[in-house]
Amino acid sequence: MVSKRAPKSVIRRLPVYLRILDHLIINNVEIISSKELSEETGFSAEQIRKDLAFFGAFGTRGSGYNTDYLRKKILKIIGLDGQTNITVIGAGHLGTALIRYYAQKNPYVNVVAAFDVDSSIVGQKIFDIEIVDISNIKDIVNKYDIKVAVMTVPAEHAQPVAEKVVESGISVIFNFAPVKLRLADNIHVHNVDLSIELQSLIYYANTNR
Amino acid sequence: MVSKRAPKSVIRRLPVYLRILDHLIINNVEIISSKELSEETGFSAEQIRKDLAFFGAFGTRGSGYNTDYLRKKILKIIGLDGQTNITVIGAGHLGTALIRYYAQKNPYVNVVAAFDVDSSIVGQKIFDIEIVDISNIKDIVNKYDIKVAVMTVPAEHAQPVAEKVVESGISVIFNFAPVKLRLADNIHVHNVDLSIELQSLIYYANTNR
DNA sequence: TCATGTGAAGAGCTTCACAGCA
DNA sequence: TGCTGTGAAGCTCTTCACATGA
Repeated sequence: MVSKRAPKSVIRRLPVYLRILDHLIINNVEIISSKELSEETGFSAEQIRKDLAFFGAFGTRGSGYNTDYLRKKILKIIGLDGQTNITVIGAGHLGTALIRYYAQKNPYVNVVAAFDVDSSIVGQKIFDIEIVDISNIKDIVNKYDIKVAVMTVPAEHAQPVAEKVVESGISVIFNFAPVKLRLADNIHVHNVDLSIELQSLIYYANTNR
Repeated sequence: MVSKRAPKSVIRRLPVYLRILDHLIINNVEIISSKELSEETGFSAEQIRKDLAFFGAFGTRGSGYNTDYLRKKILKIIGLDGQTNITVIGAGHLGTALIRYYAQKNPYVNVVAAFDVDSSIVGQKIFDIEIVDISNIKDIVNKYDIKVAVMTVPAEHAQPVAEKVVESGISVIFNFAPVKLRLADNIHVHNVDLSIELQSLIYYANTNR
């Protein structure tokens, strides 16, 4: 079998479809067309069809996509069938907000622990999620089979912390620290740099851009 | 003059260069090559040269780029020469964390006010930034010439709030609410959806992706 | 008839390869 | 010589246009 690897852009859109399907299913909508999905998402109908068709023929010509069936297919593709355990590393203001955010608003994902080095916050709980000293990371990653680390540590600590994270067995990092992490090629790092994103937006605050 | 508009991807990289230049200048480094910038950023040297060359010839053949000169050029291109006033709308956990983050760690940008509807938090201050009732948005946007709104409101309120924001005179929105905002074409919206980004990452937690 | 699925064309961005200049 | 600046080639992703099938 010679299946091409999925474009990154497609993978980033799949969870958007998933969220809309969740809404639709709650409202007992059973069929949705690519045109209607286009209106909800802002992506073009052709693009949505291409995205879905990449993984197989999930629709019915003449009518559209069965919401429940499509949802299950997307869950399977992403790997969100069954809960995924994640952790947040760095329980400062941003880290704490993210723990709350993911614990409350995110289906499919469990925050099972948080880590920090600051002894004055280690031992505290956010909801039922305990902040643990980072020296224990390996044990806890193993125990809970944690798949993803969300990193919100200060820039100057990011590189050594990331190395510890990788060493503990995690291979996917969602990094908010404003540094380029140098890790092995098989480690998947997704950077969101809130300062950079804001600054680049300023460009568009001027006319005709 | 028939200058093409700048690619979005270029605009998103400029603040990365800016941050590195700031570091270099603090350390009294006066010249930097595209190769060295490549090592710091992870972008290819050719790409960096293309990015910069899009706006003019800022380097010196044979040596590299003067850090101070290049920094000033980039500031001017983005529009970060002079402080830019921004606001955060929705002062919940995430909003509060972002106010702190931008107030503390972000050069070039001032958070001048925050807005919410919750009367129990209106009037509170984060550092010296006051949380104001959103009904006052138009006056304050005018008074401080606020250019960008960072929106961290619940999904169900995002659309009407965004309309108020636009009405107040803001044309650039950094939206964290998990909804597609429907606004006039001249309004620039940048979405960061933390649930979506995390979910799409799960895909890469499996092998060979 | 209507909406999906899909080759082909197009657009946008990145990499290559080298000319140009200090 | 060494590093920038830049057409051309290459790659990736999106849009077009239409064949396909319920």
